[in-house]
Amino acid sequence: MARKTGSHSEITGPRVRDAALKLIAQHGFAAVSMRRIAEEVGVQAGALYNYTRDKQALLFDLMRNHMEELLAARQEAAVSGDPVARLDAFTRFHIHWHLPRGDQVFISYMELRNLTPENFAEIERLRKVYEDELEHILQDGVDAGLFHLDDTKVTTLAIIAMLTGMSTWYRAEGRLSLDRIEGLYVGMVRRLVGI
Amino acid sequence: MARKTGSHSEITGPRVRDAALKLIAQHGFAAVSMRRIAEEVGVQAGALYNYTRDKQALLFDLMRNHMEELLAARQEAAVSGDPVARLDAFTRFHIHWHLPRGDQVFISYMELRNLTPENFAEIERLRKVYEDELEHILQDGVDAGLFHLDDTKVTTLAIIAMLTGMSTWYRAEGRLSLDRIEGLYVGMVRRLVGI
DNA sequence: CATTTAACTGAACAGCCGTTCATTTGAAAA
DNA sequence: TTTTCAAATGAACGGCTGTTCAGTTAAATG
Repeated sequence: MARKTGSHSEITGPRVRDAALKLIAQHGFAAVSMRRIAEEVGVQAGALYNYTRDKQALLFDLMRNHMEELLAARQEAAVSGDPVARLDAFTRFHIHWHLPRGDQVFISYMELRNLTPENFAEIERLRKVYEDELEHILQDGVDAGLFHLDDTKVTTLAIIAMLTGMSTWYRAEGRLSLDRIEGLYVGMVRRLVGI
Repeated sequence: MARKTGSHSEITGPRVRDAALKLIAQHGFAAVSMRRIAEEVGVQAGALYNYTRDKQALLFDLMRNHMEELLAARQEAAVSGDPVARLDAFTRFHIHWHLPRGDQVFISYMELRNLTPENFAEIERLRKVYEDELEHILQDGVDAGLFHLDDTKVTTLAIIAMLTGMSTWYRAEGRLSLDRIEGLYVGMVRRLVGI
């Protein structure tokens, strides 16, 4: 049975990526078979190859998509002004954008080693662009005499690790509201840069 | 050919764990086969089952071992005294102990989802013991009026995420010496708790 | 030297893996 | 109504999976 009701290509494609995202985040790339993804979509394994060249391309697409959406959203949310305001905005943006995307964040950190070297390099390049945004804010703050920190690069990585780590324990039904958590992290990041 | 020179059980056992550690850190639990581990040891796959009940037990042993060694080392290195000294000691201990154990750290964070529910619960329990050590230091510092922070639990998790994140980018041949990095993190952790 | 036995082999088991492709389906175009 | 063709099927490919176990080896024991 094929093409049961209406053209499916524009429906099945996203459904394949959604299923892959969910399953890979849950069990890991190597542990999820193409047949399992196909089952989740409600299709035979062979049909997946209408939407991806192979399994590797499916993973890479998920990760590249995640990074490109992140950079696009960041560009839209970027504020200008003094470094303190930009730092606060960065903190809030990072939390707001990453928290509802737990599966993508998880995959983007966990499955790097399952990328081919070329694909890995591309993802790392995009990640670097994002890190550089924060590094520039810190450097500007230091140059303006507003921030007091010992090493811009290390502080950049420390802040991103601290912020991203939240994804591992945050639960919507937890003790603290998202707004409250956001406020806590804004405070911690400020202290970290010596404000 | 069996038992070529001397009794092997006390040699092969650790070699199996070493090979599993290295390969799982490199490729992920699901992506590494028992035959691949056996090949690394220089043995047939069947021989591995003299040293582990099954593949799951092999992973669990690696992770439990990691956590128990961490807690034992921590107990030995624990200092008493004022909260500031204890906090500095915790920071230095965490970095010193984790940095040379990149593979174990990686596995302990990445492969949690490949544990059975019972095994997962046990690892989480051990991790909680470690986190509680830091939380107590922070609470004591707050009670003594030395630390100024908004939420002890969130700050605990933030510090651990920040410290552990270093494992993802630290390279021995990098720009900064281990001592220098340690100093930077001691400073950042201090700032984070409002010293 | 003869015996014991820890350590390991190598084959076998049923089942799953990613990927390809000739074939079938049925909605849309003519 | 007939034709077209995007979309999906289902079988097949060689190869790998975790695990078991009867049989083999050789070091240690008596």
